[in-house]
Amino acid sequence: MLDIKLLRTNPDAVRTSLEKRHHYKINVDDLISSDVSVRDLQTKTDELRKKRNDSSQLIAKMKKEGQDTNSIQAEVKEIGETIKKNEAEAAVLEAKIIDTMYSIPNLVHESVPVGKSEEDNQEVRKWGEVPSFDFEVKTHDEIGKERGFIDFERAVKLAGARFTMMRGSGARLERALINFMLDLHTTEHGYEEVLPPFISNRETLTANGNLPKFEEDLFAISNSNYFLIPTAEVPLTNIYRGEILEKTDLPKYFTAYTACFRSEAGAAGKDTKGLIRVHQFSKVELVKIVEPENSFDELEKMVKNAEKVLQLLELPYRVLLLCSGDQGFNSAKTYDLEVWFPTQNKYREISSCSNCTDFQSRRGALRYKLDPKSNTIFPHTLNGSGLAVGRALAAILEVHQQKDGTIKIPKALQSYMGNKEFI
RNA sequence: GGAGAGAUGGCUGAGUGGUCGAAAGCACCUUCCUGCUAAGAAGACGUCUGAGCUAAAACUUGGACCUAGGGUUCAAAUCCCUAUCUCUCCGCCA
Repeated sequence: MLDIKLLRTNPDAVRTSLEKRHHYKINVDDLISSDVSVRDLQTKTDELRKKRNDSSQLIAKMKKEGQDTNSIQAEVKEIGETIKKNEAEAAVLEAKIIDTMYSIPNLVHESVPVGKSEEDNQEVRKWGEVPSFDFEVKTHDEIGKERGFIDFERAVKLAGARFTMMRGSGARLERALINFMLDLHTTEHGYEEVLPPFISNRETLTANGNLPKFEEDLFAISNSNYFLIPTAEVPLTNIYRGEILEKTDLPKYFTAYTACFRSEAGAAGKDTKGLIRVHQFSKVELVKIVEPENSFDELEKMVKNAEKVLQLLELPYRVLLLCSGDQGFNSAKTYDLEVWFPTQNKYREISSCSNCTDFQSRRGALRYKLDPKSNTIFPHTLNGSGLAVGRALAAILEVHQQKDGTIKIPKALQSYMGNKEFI
């Protein structure tokens, strides 16, 4: 959520940012006029409340002295009715304002290239050699089936389309990747490991920015008010929701493995084969809560942390700076990491690292203070995949496949795979 | 799932209709004092929000907030209803 004060003092900044994003139609003028009316109404209502409070005290005093209070009581009753009427009127306006405020995406940072679609994203750097093969390469789902690593058919029987089941060395490889990533981020990069609930409530999802706008992307649990989390970002950014931290508490670095659940509404026909787009996948997530002045430096560091995983897995990748039109709702600035898939002859997204500035902390009333007397400040939140495990596994199968059908295990992962060099 | 008890400021904890944004203690902060692994004195000390003033703060002033949402009343932390959460006992269970 943006600061409504920004809308009052500099509405053009909001308009410009919305234009850069292309996909959002918000009536800013309408919002501003609603805000003016609501404040007007509040001032009037506050004055009435003052009058009621004063009169009530007077009644108490008069009653003590045995005076008749009938007429003043009637008067206060009338004030009370007006207050109630004003409150109802204000509630309607406020609901409208909040509704609109919740649907305005974060401000686009000045360092983000302006563009319409993914074609306008900027390649920042590349790492690793794109491999060449002297045999016909197989897709990861072909390998998965042939080697018994992935049981697609029976997963469909158990759950449905877009579910997968890992088996044998495939299951172990997924577990190995999770452990490897968590160990790397906790021991080398300074993150605290967290194992959060895989289910969140409405408040948590609203603060993160998934609700109310993107409810159709979530799996809701029908007999409750719970949702399956689409990413560990949701619980991690909410750990301190509603709390006021001290400066010395920051920065916070969290990493968590969770399963992630996405309805993939609107993805019909896209990536229907393999592990690329499924309803449930494993991910190791990175989240930071930092002071505003550091947040863009922290974003660069987070991208490096995610890159390190790909480097140790010996997977060629590139880093993209997303353009304004391709960037997510919460984000002020986003880098995507894309890993090389030889059978598709292109790079595919495997991590997305974003600085959400104060957008989420404002929604979740997460604040901190420099000292006990200072004003409260909204910290900045960042999130990044470190990495999407299923996609990393798919990339390993494809990039490290051998002529004899085996898969070479990258050195960094071997100790997690029973010291095997090949599976 | 059944029965009961509870939810007050950073923490502990008073407060059963009016003078309560809320006693007291602890913690934090400032100042002073004594002195040395700490003690004492005084003051300040919540969040959100409207208006005024301001370059911006500070400040002044009003309102709201005692888990949340409704209700009763001239007036609610206090009475009523609902929800959520916590604790105890029973049941069930990895």
